[in-house]
This record gives sequence, C-alpha cells and structure tokens, in this order.
Amino acid sequence: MSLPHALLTALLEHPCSGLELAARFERSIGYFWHATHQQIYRELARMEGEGWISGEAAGEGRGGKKRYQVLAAGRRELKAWASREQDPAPHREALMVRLRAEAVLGGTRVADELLRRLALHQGQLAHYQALEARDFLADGSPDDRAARIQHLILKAGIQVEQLWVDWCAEALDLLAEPAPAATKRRR
Amino acid sequence: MSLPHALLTALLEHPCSGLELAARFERSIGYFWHATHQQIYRELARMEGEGWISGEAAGEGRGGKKRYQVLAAGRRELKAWASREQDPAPHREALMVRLRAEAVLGGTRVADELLRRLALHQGQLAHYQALEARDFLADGSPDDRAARIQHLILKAGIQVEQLWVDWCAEALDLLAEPAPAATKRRR
DNA sequence: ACAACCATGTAAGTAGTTACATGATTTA
DNA sequence: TAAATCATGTAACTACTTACATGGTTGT
Repeated sequence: MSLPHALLTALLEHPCSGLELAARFERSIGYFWHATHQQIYRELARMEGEGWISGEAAGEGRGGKKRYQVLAAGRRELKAWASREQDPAPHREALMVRLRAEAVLGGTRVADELLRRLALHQGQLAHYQALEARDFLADGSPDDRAARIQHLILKAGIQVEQLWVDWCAEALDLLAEPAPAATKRRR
Repeated sequence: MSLPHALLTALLEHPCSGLELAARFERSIGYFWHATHQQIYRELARMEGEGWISGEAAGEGRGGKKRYQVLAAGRRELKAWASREQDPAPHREALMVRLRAEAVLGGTRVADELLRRLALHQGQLAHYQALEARDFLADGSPDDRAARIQHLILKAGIQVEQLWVDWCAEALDLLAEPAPAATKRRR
C-alpha cells in the first residue's frame, strides 16, 4: 500500500492540513497517485496512531484546520518503504474491453467514447505541459537533483498522455475507415 | 465495473471454462485487463444468476469442468455497456511515489527498483512483439475489421511497454549522474 | 497407491468509492 | 441572517487480493 507513503512524502515537502493534501493530490502530486479526501483523513488518523506524523489543531473542537508534520518514525518508515521491491499494478483499461466488444459484436458507440477520451487526454497533456513550462523550463528554474527527479516524473505524465492522444487518434481513424473486404493477405 | 463484460467478450470469442478464462487473461486478453481465477469464478456464478451466460458441467459433482456460453441477455448487456461513457481509472504508480521520496529524503535504493522494472518492461515488450509478429504481421494474417481492432489494442500494449522501457533508462541515467551543483540557471 | 496437477470453489482481509453528516468561517 | 464554502469526519459498499479447501484426473 502506497497511500500513506505518498502522504508522508507530500507532508515532508510541505506540512499542511488534510484538505490541502487532497487539493495537492488533485494537482501536481497526483499525476501518478490519486486519493479522495475521505481516504486521506482516514489514513492521516491511522498514521498519527502509528506515530509517523503529528497533527496540531489550529482551532478547538470539530471544524478546525489541522497541520500535520512528519515525525522521525515517519521518515524512517518512508525511507525503508522507498527501497522495497514492488511489482507494477496490473493494467485495467475498460476502453480496451469496450473495443474488443466492438470487434466481436459491432454496432456499439465506442467511437464517441474514443472522441471523449481524446479530448480528456489532450486536456491533461496541455495542463502538464503548462506545469513543465512554469516549473522546469523557465529561466531561473531550479536544477538540483530533487528538481530533476520531479521533472522526470512530470515527463512520464506528459509522455503517457501524449501516447493516449496519438493512440486515440489512430483508433478513430481505424473505426472511421470504410469496412475493408475481409480478405487475407497473399503469401 | 468491467470484469463481467471482459468475460462476456472472451466467452463470445470462444466459449470455455473458468480456468481457461483465467489462463487467457494471463495471456493475450490481459494486456489491459487482469483477473485472478477466484474473481473469475465468483463473477461467472453471478453472471449465470443474472441469466447472461449458461454453464454446462461436463462431469458430475465438484471438480468437473464447466463450459460457459453467452446467452442473448448477455449479448444485450455487453452491447449496452460497450456504448456507455466511463472516465479512465486514475493512475496509481507506486514507483513515482518512491522516486518522489528519493527526491525528498535521498539515500534510498530506488535505482535497484528501476533496474528491475526496466527488465520487466523489456520482457513484456518482447512478449507482445512476438505476439504481434505471429498474429498480425505474418503472411496470411487476417486483416478484417475485428483483426485490425485487436491489433490496435496490442499496439497500445507495445507502445506502453516501450514508453516505460525508455523512461526507466532515462531515470537510471539521471540517478547515476554525479550530483550536479545546486545552481540556478541564469536568465 | 501416491504424487502432481487440473478445476472449482470458500473465507477473510485490504484498498478504494460513494453518499452523507456536521461544525466553522466567509460573503451577500 | 441566510447561503456558500471550508474543513473534518462516518458509514456502507464494491472490487480486488491472499490464503486455503476440496474433489477429480493423469502419470509412475
């Protein structure tokens, strides 16, 4: 499980409250990890129980903002976890299942869905490219080891989105083509 | 949820038993969907209850192989589902969290993990390329609409693996570099 | 007859999602 | 003072994973 460790990393970069974490996950941190505020609150409480972080409530009672900080035990845990082996999560792309269903059945409206996906990925791509221009390509951008690693992660996001943009376009071409005669190639 | 629809598609392509489905998911069907045999059995039972498929037991009692076939209601369900909208699942790449932790803490062994991942993706890539050569590039390969769609899906798998192979190599380069002085670029 | 494997299944646990509840602060 | 929004949380549910159980078939 990686959510607590994603939270530890984010809190080390900048201590903040639960909702701020959720907002940061929506934005930059979240190219490759996602979490809702419900998950985040539950996990923060668990991590505080483990002694990995400590949270100071600003106001009294419920509704007050808390600021979480990483404790020494949290740093140790993160460091140990970061060196562990873990196989990549198996792919689960429902769009591919839909396409396979179209291949078998025909007559579905996957093309509409491909168009929608194309637009989504184009939007994400533009967003990531804007972040790259602002944070890593501008004059005076930091160029230390940490910045280079963060840039590398962002570049992975950009490349993935670019891949899906190109692939969706190719898929739409294929589906738009006049159905070819079901011939076999000659040897 | 897409697992039942992935199963319907697979059963339409070729009716078979639960364990055969699991084996097929390990192989070609599974570039973009994964399921264990436990999940598959549970889902098959549920789908039979819904009247989407019917399973004939070859032998009597427990331990006998069953052959499942898709019923008319199953076809209808699959067709309706294939036309539905669905946003892509959010990314969850623990490796990126590890890299971010390395950027913040330093001193982890992520490089080892990157090497391992590089080898994994190279292996998958070679496997998919072999499938492509065998099923879609050989003389006499079918070239109808269904085959083109299946090829398109395989190409997505190849492109994704290629992306990660290249990206892991770049990441390893970066981590191997002598730490640069923490300078800022001049404007 | 025993081992190895094939095939189907049960049970318990984890991670993530969706829907809702509640108090505090800001804005009209 | 009412509405909107910020911030924290609970509860129920779904999908997936891991570990184990059980019977049947094949090979030596």
